[in-house]
Amino acid sequence: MRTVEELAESVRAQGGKVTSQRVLIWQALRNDKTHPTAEALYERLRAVLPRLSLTTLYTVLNELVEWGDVRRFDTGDGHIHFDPDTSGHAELICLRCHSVIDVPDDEYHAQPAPAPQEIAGYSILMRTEQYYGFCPACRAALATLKEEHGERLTSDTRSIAR
Amino acid sequence: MRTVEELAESVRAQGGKVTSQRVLIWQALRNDKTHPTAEALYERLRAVLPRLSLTTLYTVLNELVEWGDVRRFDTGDGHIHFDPDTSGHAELICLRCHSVIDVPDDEYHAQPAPAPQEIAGYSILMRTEQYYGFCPACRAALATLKEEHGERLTSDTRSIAR
DNA sequence: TTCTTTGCAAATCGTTTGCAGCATG
DNA sequence: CATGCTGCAAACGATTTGCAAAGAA
Repeated sequence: MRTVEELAESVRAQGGKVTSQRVLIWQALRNDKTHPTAEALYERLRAVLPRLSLTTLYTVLNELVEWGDVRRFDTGDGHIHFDPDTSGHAELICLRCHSVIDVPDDEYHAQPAPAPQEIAGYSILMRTEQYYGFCPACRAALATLKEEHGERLTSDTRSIAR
Repeated sequence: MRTVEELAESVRAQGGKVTSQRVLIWQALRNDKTHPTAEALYERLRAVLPRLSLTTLYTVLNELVEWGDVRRFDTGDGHIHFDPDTSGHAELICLRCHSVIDVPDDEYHAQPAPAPQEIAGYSILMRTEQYYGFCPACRAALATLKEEHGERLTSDTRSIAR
Protein backbone atom coordinates (compact mmCIF):
# COMPACT_ATOMS: atom_id res chain seq x y z
CA MET A 1 0.00 0.00 0.00
CA ARG A 2 1.33 3.44 -0.90
CA THR A 3 2.02 6.07 1.73
CA VAL A 4 -0.68 8.49 2.77
CA GLU A 5 1.20 11.25 0.97
CA GLU A 6 1.35 9.30 -2.27
CA LEU A 7 -2.33 8.45 -2.05
CA ALA A 8 -3.25 12.08 -1.40
CA GLU A 9 -1.23 13.26 -4.35
CA SER A 10 -2.75 10.61 -6.57
CA VAL A 11 -6.29 11.52 -5.54
CA ARG A 12 -5.71 15.23 -6.15
CA ALA A 13 -4.09 14.53 -9.51
CA GLN A 14 -7.29 12.83 -10.58
CA GLY A 15 -9.52 15.68 -9.44
CA GLY A 16 -10.56 13.91 -6.25
CA LYS A 17 -10.69 15.33 -2.77
CA VAL A 18 -8.56 14.42 0.20
CA THR A 19 -11.07 14.22 3.00
CA SER A 20 -10.45 13.47 6.63
CA GLN A 21 -12.32 10.20 6.27
CA ARG A 22 -10.04 9.01 3.51
CA VAL A 23 -6.89 10.01 5.35
CA LEU A 24 -7.94 8.39 8.60
CA ILE A 25 -9.00 5.17 6.91
CA TRP A 26 -5.71 5.07 5.01
CA GLN A 27 -3.76 5.57 8.21
CA ALA A 28 -5.75 2.96 10.09
CA LEU A 29 -5.15 0.37 7.42
CA ARG A 30 -1.57 1.03 6.43
CA ASN A 31 0.18 -0.68 9.31
CA ASP A 32 -2.50 -3.19 10.11
CA LYS A 33 -1.16 -6.74 10.00
CA THR A 34 -4.35 -8.28 11.43
CA HIS A 35 -6.15 -8.80 8.10
CA PRO A 36 -9.20 -6.96 9.47
CA THR A 37 -12.77 -7.20 8.26
CA ALA A 38 -14.69 -4.07 7.35
CA GLU A 39 -16.59 -4.37 10.60
CA ALA A 40 -13.41 -4.61 12.69
CA LEU A 41 -11.93 -1.57 10.98
CA TYR A 42 -15.18 0.29 11.47
CA GLU A 43 -15.18 -0.30 15.21
CA ARG A 44 -11.62 0.91 15.53
CA LEU A 45 -12.22 3.98 13.38
CA ARG A 46 -15.30 5.08 15.29
CA ALA A 47 -12.98 6.08 18.13
CA VAL A 48 -11.51 8.83 15.97
CA LEU A 49 -14.40 9.36 13.57
CA PRO A 50 -17.62 8.86 15.48
CA ARG A 51 -19.74 9.99 12.52
CA LEU A 52 -18.11 7.60 10.04
CA SER A 53 -20.60 5.48 8.13
CA LEU A 54 -20.03 1.93 6.96
CA THR A 55 -20.98 3.16 3.50
CA THR A 56 -18.00 5.48 3.38
CA LEU A 57 -15.69 2.85 4.77
CA TYR A 58 -16.70 0.38 2.07
CA THR A 59 -16.36 3.05 -0.59
CA VAL A 60 -12.84 3.92 0.46
CA LEU A 61 -11.84 0.29 0.87
CA ASN A 62 -13.13 -0.55 -2.61
CA GLU A 63 -11.14 2.35 -4.04
CA LEU A 64 -7.97 1.06 -2.46
CA VAL A 65 -8.66 -2.41 -3.79
CA GLU A 66 -9.22 -1.17 -7.32
CA TRP A 67 -6.07 0.91 -7.14
CA GLY A 68 -4.10 -2.18 -6.18
CA ASP A 69 -3.20 -0.77 -2.76
CA VAL A 70 -5.17 -3.26 -0.71
CA ARG A 71 -6.18 -6.83 -1.27
CA ARG A 72 -9.57 -8.20 -0.29
CA PHE A 73 -9.89 -11.89 0.42
CA ASP A 74 -12.05 -14.56 1.95
CA THR A 75 -10.91 -16.77 4.82
CA GLY A 76 -14.08 -18.81 4.84
CA ASP A 77 -15.63 -17.10 7.85
CA GLY A 78 -18.23 -15.26 5.79
CA HIS A 79 -16.53 -11.90 6.06
CA ILE A 80 -14.32 -10.07 3.61
CA HIS A 81 -10.86 -9.36 4.99
CA PHE A 82 -8.53 -6.59 3.87
CA ASP A 83 -4.75 -6.54 3.77
CA PRO A 84 -2.52 -3.56 2.94
CA ASP A 85 0.59 -5.69 2.59
CA THR A 86 1.28 -6.00 -1.13
CA SER A 87 4.85 -7.12 -0.75
CA GLY A 88 4.22 -10.68 -1.81
CA HIS A 89 4.20 -12.32 1.58
CA ALA A 90 2.70 -15.70 2.46
CA GLU A 91 -0.27 -16.37 4.73
CA LEU A 92 -1.46 -19.29 6.80
CA ILE A 93 -5.22 -19.86 6.88
CA CYS A 94 -6.93 -22.38 9.14
CA LEU A 95 -9.66 -24.42 7.48
CA ARG A 96 -11.42 -24.97 10.77
CA CYS A 97 -11.34 -21.69 12.71
CA HIS A 98 -10.65 -19.44 9.70
CA SER A 99 -7.85 -17.55 11.41
CA VAL A 100 -5.17 -15.92 9.27
CA ILE A 101 -1.59 -15.10 10.12
CA ASP A 102 1.38 -14.11 8.03
CA VAL A 103 3.97 -16.82 7.70
CA PRO A 104 6.72 -15.93 10.20
CA ASP A 105 9.93 -14.88 8.49
CA ASP A 106 12.02 -17.57 10.11
CA GLU A 107 9.62 -20.25 8.91
CA TYR A 108 9.84 -19.23 5.33
CA HIS A 109 13.28 -19.26 3.83
CA ALA A 110 12.22 -19.99 0.27
CA GLN A 111 11.16 -16.39 -0.37
CA PRO A 112 10.40 -16.38 -4.10
CA ALA A 113 11.45 -13.60 -6.42
CA PRO A 114 9.31 -10.44 -6.41
CA ALA A 115 6.34 -10.40 -8.76
CA PRO A 116 7.23 -9.77 -12.38
CA GLN A 117 5.71 -6.64 -13.87
CA GLU A 118 3.86 -8.56 -16.52
CA ILE A 119 2.53 -12.11 -16.96
CA ALA A 120 0.58 -13.31 -19.97
CA GLY A 121 -0.29 -9.76 -20.98
CA TYR A 122 -1.49 -8.83 -17.50
CA SER A 123 0.14 -5.90 -15.74
CA ILE A 124 0.89 -7.08 -12.20
CA LEU A 125 0.43 -4.86 -9.16
CA MET A 126 0.40 -7.33 -6.33
CA ARG A 127 1.21 -10.90 -5.41
CA THR A 128 0.26 -13.25 -2.57
CA GLU A 129 0.64 -16.78 -1.50
CA GLN A 130 -1.59 -18.78 0.80
CA TYR A 131 -1.21 -22.00 2.75
CA TYR A 132 -4.40 -23.71 3.91
CA GLY A 133 -4.45 -26.22 6.72
CA PHE A 134 -5.12 -26.52 10.43
CA CYS A 135 -3.67 -24.25 13.07
CA PRO A 136 -2.05 -25.80 16.16
CA ALA A 137 -5.17 -25.31 18.31
CA CYS A 138 -7.47 -26.89 15.73
CA ARG A 139 -5.05 -29.75 15.16
CA ALA A 140 -5.17 -30.50 18.85
CA ALA A 141 -8.95 -30.23 18.96
CA LEU A 142 -9.32 -32.58 16.00
CA ALA A 143 -6.91 -35.06 17.54
CA THR A 144 -8.90 -35.07 20.78
CA LEU A 145 -12.16 -35.60 18.95
CA LYS A 146 -10.66 -38.48 17.04
CA GLU A 147 -9.49 -40.07 20.27
CA GLU A 148 -12.75 -39.73 22.11
CA HIS A 149 -14.89 -41.45 19.53
CA GLY A 150 -13.18 -42.58 16.41
CA GLU A 151 -16.06 -41.62 14.16
CA ARG A 152 -17.15 -38.50 12.38
CA LEU A 153 -14.80 -35.61 12.84
CA THR A 154 -16.89 -33.09 11.03
CA SER A 155 -20.44 -33.41 12.16
CA ASP A 156 -22.72 -31.02 10.35
CA THR A 157 -21.02 -28.81 7.83
CA ARG A 158 -24.08 -26.73 7.17
CA SER A 159 -22.78 -24.05 9.47
CA ILE A 160 -19.16 -23.84 8.47
CA ALA A 161 -19.02 -20.58 6.64
CA ARG A 162 -20.26 -18.24 9.33
CA MET B 1 -9.09 -32.56 -4.89
CA ARG B 2 -9.24 -36.28 -4.20
CA THR B 3 -10.84 -38.68 -6.64
CA VAL B 4 -14.50 -39.52 -6.36
CA GLU B 5 -13.57 -42.98 -5.11
CA GLU B 6 -11.36 -41.60 -2.37
CA LEU B 7 -14.02 -39.15 -1.30
CA ALA B 8 -16.66 -41.90 -1.22
CA GLU B 9 -14.48 -44.12 0.88
CA SER B 10 -13.67 -41.28 3.24
CA VAL B 11 -17.32 -40.39 3.71
CA ARG B 12 -18.32 -43.98 4.40
CA ALA B 13 -15.43 -44.40 6.84
CA GLN B 14 -16.86 -41.52 8.86
CA GLY B 15 -20.37 -42.94 8.91
CA GLY B 16 -21.58 -40.61 6.16
CA LYS B 17 -23.65 -41.54 3.13
CA VAL B 18 -22.60 -41.43 -0.48
CA THR B 19 -25.59 -39.85 -2.16
CA SER B 20 -26.11 -39.16 -5.83
CA GLN B 21 -26.02 -35.44 -5.11
CA ARG B 22 -22.60 -35.66 -3.53
CA VAL B 23 -21.18 -37.83 -6.29
CA LEU B 24 -22.51 -35.64 -9.09
CA ILE B 25 -21.28 -32.45 -7.44
CA TRP B 26 -17.87 -34.00 -6.90
CA GLN B 27 -17.70 -35.06 -10.52
CA ALA B 28 -18.83 -31.68 -11.81
CA LEU B 29 -16.18 -29.88 -9.80
CA ARG B 30 -13.21 -32.20 -10.15
CA ASN B 31 -12.11 -31.22 -13.62
CA ASP B 32 -13.44 -27.70 -13.62
CA LYS B 33 -10.71 -25.16 -14.36
CA THR B 34 -13.11 -22.23 -14.67
CA HIS B 35 -13.12 -21.23 -10.99
CA PRO B 36 -16.92 -21.37 -10.94
CA THR B 37 -19.27 -19.65 -8.53
CA ALA B 38 -21.91 -21.65 -6.67
CA GLU B 39 -24.53 -20.23 -9.01
CA ALA B 40 -22.61 -21.28 -12.13
CA LEU B 41 -22.15 -24.79 -10.80
CA TYR B 42 -25.80 -24.94 -9.88
CA GLU B 43 -26.92 -24.10 -13.39
CA ARG B 44 -24.69 -26.75 -14.86
CA LEU B 45 -25.77 -29.38 -12.36
CA ARG B 46 -29.47 -28.80 -12.89
CA ALA B 47 -29.09 -30.50 -16.26
CA VAL B 48 -28.34 -33.79 -14.52
CA LEU B 49 -30.02 -33.15 -11.18
CA PRO B 50 -33.13 -31.07 -11.80
CA ARG B 51 -34.26 -31.37 -8.17
CA LEU B 52 -30.94 -30.20 -6.72
CA SER B 53 -31.30 -27.35 -4.26
CA LEU B 54 -28.82 -24.57 -3.75
CA THR B 55 -28.86 -25.50 -0.09
CA THR B 56 -27.43 -28.93 -0.82
CA LEU B 57 -24.88 -27.54 -3.21
CA TYR B 58 -23.60 -25.11 -0.60
CA THR B 59 -23.54 -27.87 2.01
CA VAL B 60 -21.45 -30.16 -0.18
CA LEU B 61 -19.14 -27.35 -1.27
CA ASN B 62 -18.54 -26.35 2.32
CA GLU B 63 -17.70 -29.93 3.19
CA LEU B 64 -15.12 -30.08 0.44
CA VAL B 65 -13.62 -26.81 1.58
CA GLU B 66 -13.33 -27.98 5.17
CA TRP B 67 -11.78 -31.23 4.04
CA GLY B 68 -9.14 -29.30 2.12
CA ASP B 69 -10.32 -30.65 -1.23
CA VAL B 70 -11.55 -27.37 -2.66
CA ARG B 71 -10.56 -23.79 -2.11
CA ARG B 72 -13.06 -20.96 -1.88
CA PHE B 73 -11.91 -17.47 -2.80
CA ASP B 74 -13.05 -14.00 -3.65
CA THR B 75 -12.20 -12.28 -6.93
CA GLY B 76 -13.88 -9.03 -5.96
CA ASP B 77 -17.01 -9.59 -8.03
CA GLY B 78 -19.19 -10.24 -5.00
CA HIS B 79 -19.42 -13.98 -5.54
CA ILE B 80 -17.51 -16.82 -3.92
CA HIS B 81 -15.53 -18.88 -6.40
CA PHE B 82 -14.47 -22.50 -5.97
CA ASP B 83 -11.39 -24.25 -7.26
CA PRO B 84 -10.61 -27.98 -7.03
CA ASP B 85 -7.00 -27.50 -8.04
CA THR B 86 -4.93 -27.88 -4.87
CA SER B 87 -1.64 -28.44 -6.64
CA GLY B 88 -0.21 -25.07 -5.77
CA HIS B 89 -0.71 -23.32 -9.07
CA ALA B 90 -0.72 -19.56 -9.63
CA GLU B 91 -3.66 -17.42 -10.71
CA LEU B 92 -4.07 -14.10 -12.45
CA ILE B 93 -6.91 -11.90 -11.18
CA CYS B 94 -8.00 -8.69 -12.88
CA LEU B 95 -8.68 -5.81 -10.50
CA ARG B 96 -11.07 -4.19 -12.97
CA CYS B 97 -13.23 -6.97 -14.49
CA HIS B 98 -12.57 -9.56 -11.76
CA SER B 99 -11.76 -12.34 -14.20
CA VAL B 100 -9.51 -15.20 -13.07
CA ILE B 101 -7.29 -17.46 -15.10
CA ASP B 102 -4.57 -19.88 -14.17
CA VAL B 103 -1.11 -18.65 -15.07
CA PRO B 104 -0.22 -20.44 -18.32
CA ASP B 105 2.56 -22.99 -17.82
CA ASP B 106 4.85 -21.38 -20.37
CA GLU B 107 4.55 -18.04 -18.60
CA TYR B 108 5.61 -19.37 -15.27
CA HIS B 109 8.97 -21.03 -15.15
CA ALA B 110 9.75 -20.22 -11.53
CA GLN B 111 7.50 -23.00 -10.21
CA PRO B 112 8.24 -23.02 -6.50
CA ALA B 113 8.70 -26.19 -4.48
CA PRO B 114 5.52 -28.01 -3.41
CA ALA B 115 3.98 -26.97 -0.12
CA PRO B 116 5.75 -28.24 2.95
CA GLN B 117 3.65 -30.46 5.20
CA GLU B 118 4.00 -28.17 8.15
CA ILE B 119 4.68 -24.46 8.73
CA ALA B 120 4.74 -22.77 12.11
CA GLY B 121 2.82 -25.63 13.68
CA TYR B 122 0.10 -25.58 11.01
CA SER B 123 -0.52 -28.77 9.05
CA ILE B 124 -0.67 -27.74 5.40
CA LEU B 125 -3.17 -29.24 2.97
CA MET B 126 -3.13 -26.77 0.11
CA ARG B 127 -1.21 -23.87 -1.34
CA THR B 128 -1.97 -21.10 -3.84
CA GLU B 129 -0.45 -18.05 -5.30
CA GLN B 130 -2.21 -15.06 -6.80
CA TYR B 131 -1.17 -12.19 -9.01
CA TYR B 132 -3.41 -9.13 -9.09
CA GLY B 133 -3.35 -6.60 -11.89
CA PHE B 134 -5.13 -5.70 -15.11
CA CYS B 135 -5.95 -8.13 -17.89
CA PRO B 136 -5.07 -7.19 -21.48
CA ALA B 137 -8.62 -6.02 -22.27
CA CYS B 138 -8.83 -3.81 -19.19
CA ARG B 139 -5.36 -2.42 -19.78
CA ALA B 140 -6.47 -1.36 -23.24
CA ALA B 141 -9.70 0.12 -21.91
CA LEU B 142 -7.86 2.09 -19.26
CA ALA B 143 -5.33 3.36 -21.79
CA THR B 144 -8.13 4.56 -24.06
CA LEU B 145 -9.86 6.35 -21.20
CA LYS B 146 -6.64 8.06 -20.24
CA GLU B 147 -6.15 9.23 -23.81
CA GLU B 148 -9.66 10.58 -24.25
CA HIS B 149 -9.61 12.81 -21.22
CA GLY B 150 -6.55 12.73 -19.10
CA GLU B 151 -8.47 12.99 -15.84
CA ARG B 152 -10.15 10.59 -13.52
CA LEU B 153 -9.79 7.00 -14.54
CA THR B 154 -11.96 5.55 -11.85
CA SER B 155 -15.07 7.64 -11.53
CA ASP B 156 -17.36 6.29 -8.87
CA THR B 157 -16.03 3.30 -7.00
CA ARG B 158 -19.19 2.77 -5.04
CA SER B 159 -20.24 -0.01 -7.38
CA ILE B 160 -17.07 -1.99 -7.79
CA ALA B 161 -17.74 -5.12 -5.88
CA ARG B 162 -20.83 -6.37 -7.69
C1' DT C 1 -34.86 -49.70 10.86
C1' DT C 2 -31.80 -45.94 12.03
C1' DC C 3 -29.51 -41.92 11.18
C1' DT C 4 -27.76 -38.86 7.69
C1' DT C 5 -28.90 -35.94 3.90
C1' DT C 6 -32.01 -33.40 1.03
C1' DG C 7 -35.21 -29.71 -0.44
C1' DC C 8 -38.31 -26.15 0.43
C1' DA C 9 -39.40 -21.68 2.25
C1' DA C 10 -38.15 -18.21 5.16
C1' DA C 11 -34.68 -15.65 7.52
C1' DT C 12 -30.15 -13.55 7.87
C1' DC C 13 -26.83 -10.12 7.49
C1' DG C 14 -22.88 -8.17 5.08
C1' DT C 15 -22.72 -4.92 1.49
C1' DT C 16 -24.55 -1.67 -1.85
C1' DT C 17 -27.62 2.16 -3.65
C1' DG C 18 -30.52 6.72 -3.83
C1' DC C 19 -30.38 11.03 -2.52
C1' DA C 20 -29.78 15.44 0.10
C1' DG C 21 -26.47 18.07 2.60
C1' DC C 22 -21.58 19.09 3.27
C1' DA C 23 -16.74 20.09 2.51
C1' DT C 24 -12.75 20.34 -0.43
C1' DG C 25 -10.03 22.51 -4.11
C1' DC D 1 -19.01 28.01 -5.79
C1' DA D 2 -18.72 23.67 -8.38
C1' DT D 3 -18.07 19.09 -7.85
C1' DG D 4 -17.03 15.19 -5.44
C1' DC D 5 -17.78 12.96 -0.92
C1' DT D 6 -20.38 11.61 3.09
C1' DG D 7 -24.11 9.71 5.85
C1' DC D 8 -28.62 8.05 6.44
C1' DA D 9 -32.18 4.78 5.54
C1' DA D 10 -33.80 1.52 2.64
C1' DA D 11 -32.88 -2.23 -0.63
C1' DC D 12 -30.45 -6.11 -2.14
C1' DG D 13 -29.06 -10.68 -2.79
C1' DA D 14 -25.99 -14.43 -1.90
C1' DT D 15 -25.79 -17.81 1.61
C1' DT D 16 -27.62 -20.09 5.67
C1' DT D 17 -31.15 -22.25 8.81
C1' DG D 18 -35.50 -24.98 10.56
C1' DC D 19 -37.92 -28.72 9.74
C1' DA D 20 -40.28 -32.63 7.53
C1' DA D 21 -39.69 -36.03 3.96
C1' DA D 22 -36.52 -39.15 1.47
C1' DG D 23 -32.88 -42.48 1.07
C1' DA D 24 -28.33 -44.81 2.33
C1' DA D 25 -26.32 -48.36 5.33
